[in-house]
Amino acid sequence: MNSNDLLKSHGLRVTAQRSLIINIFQDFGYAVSNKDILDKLPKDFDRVTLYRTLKSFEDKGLLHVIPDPEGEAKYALCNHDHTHAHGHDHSHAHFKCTQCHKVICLPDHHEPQVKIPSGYTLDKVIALATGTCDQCS
Amino acid sequence: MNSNDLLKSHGLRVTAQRSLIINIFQDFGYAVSNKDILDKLPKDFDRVTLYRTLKSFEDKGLLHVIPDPEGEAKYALCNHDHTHAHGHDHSHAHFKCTQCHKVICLPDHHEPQVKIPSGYTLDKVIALATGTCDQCS
DNA sequence: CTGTGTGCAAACACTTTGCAGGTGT
DNA sequence: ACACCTGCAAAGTGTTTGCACACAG
Repeated sequence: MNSNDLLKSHGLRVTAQRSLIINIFQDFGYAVSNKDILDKLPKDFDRVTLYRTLKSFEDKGLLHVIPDPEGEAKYALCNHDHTHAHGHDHSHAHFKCTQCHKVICLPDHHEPQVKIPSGYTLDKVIALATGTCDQCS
Repeated sequence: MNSNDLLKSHGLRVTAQRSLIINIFQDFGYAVSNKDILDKLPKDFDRVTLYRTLKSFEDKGLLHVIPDPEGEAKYALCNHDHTHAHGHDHSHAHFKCTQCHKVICLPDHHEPQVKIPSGYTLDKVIALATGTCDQCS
């Protein structure tokens, strides 16, 4: 989907800055940090706009945040259609390659499994796996 | 184990500030953020000392860091003996209760499982599960 | 036209660094 | 005695807020 349609379908206005940011996400193809994006943006791009843009993208479910144990949080576009009626909060797993440091979002059928003690109920699981990706092994 | 022995056994010097911080961790009994600790410390406690203390505790393996998707990173004492010869980096799962917001560190036999695509090799997995704990359900 | 988005400046919050003096072993 | 730890000040970095103007719908 192109950037304009992505924006419209999430109830966001189409502006040059937003399209730019979406294109950068798509070019990367994997999860990136705030800084990664800023580096690809024209050097006079306003930092505040980036903060606000990422926040509204997140609010509207256009992207999601991946916490990274050793490093800053990463953002990724939600291509896998999060429009289930019952909320956008299903389990998710991400994979970080220790060689190339890329973070990818694993497909939904690779949902993480965790056993929890009795008396507890499980809602969702967010997992970050590390290892070597197919390119680097 | 008392705070002094914990410090000594990790090659750290025993000081009033460090014992204080360890006691706070033990009082909480679950994973807490930098701010949680600071709030329990005397109001004139130096923030810089806390930063440095947490860092050296982490370096020495006395505590570990839990990334939190919605919130700041949390720290937890490593009671389950991380002194395997082959590094402290095994998989770990943590559980955050959506009611009371406590974060606990799940026992080692609850290691998270993730299936990864072929061509990839898996090193370790860090998982954060959310749901309801036994106290809140 | 109206509400949203942008850019700038400034405020704010968080973290790190340098250094002098204090403390544990 | 020596290395490590602490506290203060200051610098550095990252993030948020307020406001005036621009722009998409």
